Amino acid sequence: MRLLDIGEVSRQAGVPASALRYYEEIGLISSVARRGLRRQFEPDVLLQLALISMGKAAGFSLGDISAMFGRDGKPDLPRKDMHDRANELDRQILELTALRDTLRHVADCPAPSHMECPTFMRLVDLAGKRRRKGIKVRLKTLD
Amino acid sequence: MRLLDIGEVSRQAGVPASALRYYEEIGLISSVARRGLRRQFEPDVLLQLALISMGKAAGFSLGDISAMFGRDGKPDLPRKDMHDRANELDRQILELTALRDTLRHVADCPAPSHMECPTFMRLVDLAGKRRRKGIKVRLKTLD
DNA sequence: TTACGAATTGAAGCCAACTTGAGGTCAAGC
DNA sequence: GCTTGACCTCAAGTTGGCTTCAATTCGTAA
Repeated sequence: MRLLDIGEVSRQAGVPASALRYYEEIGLISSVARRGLRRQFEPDVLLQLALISMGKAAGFSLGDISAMFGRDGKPDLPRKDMHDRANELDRQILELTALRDTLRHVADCPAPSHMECPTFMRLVDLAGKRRRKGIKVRLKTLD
Repeated sequence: MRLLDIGEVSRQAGVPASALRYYEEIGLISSVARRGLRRQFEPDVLLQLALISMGKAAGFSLGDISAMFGRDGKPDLPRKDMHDRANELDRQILELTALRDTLRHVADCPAPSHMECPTFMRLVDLAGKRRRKGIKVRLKTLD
């Protein structure tokens, strides 16, 4: 059972066959044979698909991903770019944290309007500052 | 200087006027008057836009965001839903952290092919398991 | 008062990443 | 040998989040 046909890959990877065909079309993966009309894949493709899925979850475009782990799974992207991406992820994690805190606050805050709640305003303000770092910030202490 | 017209909002928030019109069209923000043809906004809209920007940076769709902080910037969602969101964010943060670590590893790993690096394989494997447990991450490339 | 620039509208366009549909092919099981 | 159903191709459609465009309307400065 050396090769997997597309249906099996689809089932095992949880990726629709149409998406697999699309990935092949754009050169992200490749099938190695046909059985009749059916594409046959090497089992390796499952790992590639895991990578692709990871990359997507991290916010990379398919183009980026194919630059990182090309058709043969070897990385093309310079290390620096990868570090940049990782740093961007750090930033993104901070955003998520701020949003989470804001959300929790919003859920619990007794103030009639959030616009009037200093805690809320502070959270939003901080988030805003992070996003446009480098821009001069004028914060009035609200609490 | 009670109301801001669209150009001023655009400048202050750093959001193109076309996007503001779009946001109004889909009910995410609203203008309160016109001066001639020009939309006039209450200054509050700047805060709403900060929230929207936060949500976007955190990977939420405009639909999600409008469910969180409706048209007037006041949350529409029941408290429980907000807490659920917050918890989901917590899991998402963990996942992003793992992805970041993987990426950093990829950038630094000396192995000729990632497929041959045990550390890498373990990370991918873990990520895959996490995702399969039902964690959905939908993030887009940041602006 | 006239020109200018900033805004208006609605429709169309754009990109990524797929999905859907119609019509065709084929390997395997009965 | 025929049916079945999984697959094929190619084109067109979809979604989200805008942008761009042409034609038009204003408010303001000169």
